Amino acid sequence: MQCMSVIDEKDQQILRELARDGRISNLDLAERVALSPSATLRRVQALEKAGVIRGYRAVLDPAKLGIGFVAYVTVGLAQHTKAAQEAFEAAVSRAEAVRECHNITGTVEYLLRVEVPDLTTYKRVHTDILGALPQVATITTYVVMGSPKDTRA
Amino acid sequence: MQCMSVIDEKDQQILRELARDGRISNLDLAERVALSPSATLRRVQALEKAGVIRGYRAVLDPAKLGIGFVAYVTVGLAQHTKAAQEAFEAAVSRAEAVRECHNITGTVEYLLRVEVPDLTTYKRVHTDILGALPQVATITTYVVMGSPKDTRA
DNA sequence: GGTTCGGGGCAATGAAATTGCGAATTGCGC
DNA sequence: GCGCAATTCGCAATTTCATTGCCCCGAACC
Repeated sequence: MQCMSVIDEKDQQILRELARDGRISNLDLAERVALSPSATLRRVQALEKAGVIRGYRAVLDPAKLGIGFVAYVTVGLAQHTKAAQEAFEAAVSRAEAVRECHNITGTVEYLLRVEVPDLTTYKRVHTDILGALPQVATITTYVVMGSPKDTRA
Repeated sequence: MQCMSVIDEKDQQILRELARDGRISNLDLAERVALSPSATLRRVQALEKAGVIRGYRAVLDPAKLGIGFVAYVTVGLAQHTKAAQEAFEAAVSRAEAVRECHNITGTVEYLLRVEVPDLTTYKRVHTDILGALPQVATITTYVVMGSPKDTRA
């Protein structure tokens, strides 16, 4: 017995279409992958239940929402204890402006993506949020001037 | 005449809900924002037409798709000419594994997000794609060990 | 060769999206 | 404060879509 762990070519097609347009109707999706609507829907539901599809998101235009400043920020911690990491991650998860927080290898521990309306707001994030944490040792800001490619947005 | 440039509180609510669940039914969305379904739908359509909502995406689980290796990679160019930048950007736009490419300030020009099945595949990207470009001077890899927060995925 | 299991298509049913229309609200000039 | 105009709302009708039960087909296995 093969318990729904194989993602075949049709599933790949479905996932590709849904990654491109998460709101495509089941009818259109069925036509694109050359299956009947019912078979398509059952596959989509299976992929959702299996956790391959985690969810759906609307992609918003940052500029039209007043987001004029995007930066990647590396953060180094003073101590490498579990407690320090958890405290930092908790603080970051509360900060609306921090959209991503990645734990990376290298000379620093974290890479953040910060989105704010302007430089003034960024200064507040930099100083009041990141700088206020006792476990933070280094903060380096890389301002995003443009994103020639961004398939996740 | 007010030409759909104001995003009021209701729109904000709608956008927040759609960013959270891009496939919420219009009926449920209407209930959440306390509007009638028709009014809600018209607002959503207006936001789409205005480009505030760029589209919708299914969020996939990388691990379940065989993506076991994610890294951020900084790339420095040898020359800072427009031609060199364009050549580099063209190359990354062709590379499936490069999901994001950001033009940043600092000691290097680019920050990439690379997603591949494993380290072996990454080596190919690193050597054959990035390393093969004549205009690339430096490549630094930061392996992602985890993402405590990622509201874009 | 028969049987069982996984997956597909068809068709009916119920639910949701969509649109026209009249009412209500808001903004603005007087 | 008042009235006009431009939006925006809610209701209801219509169309479209998602969903499910049922049967069929093909492959793997006895």
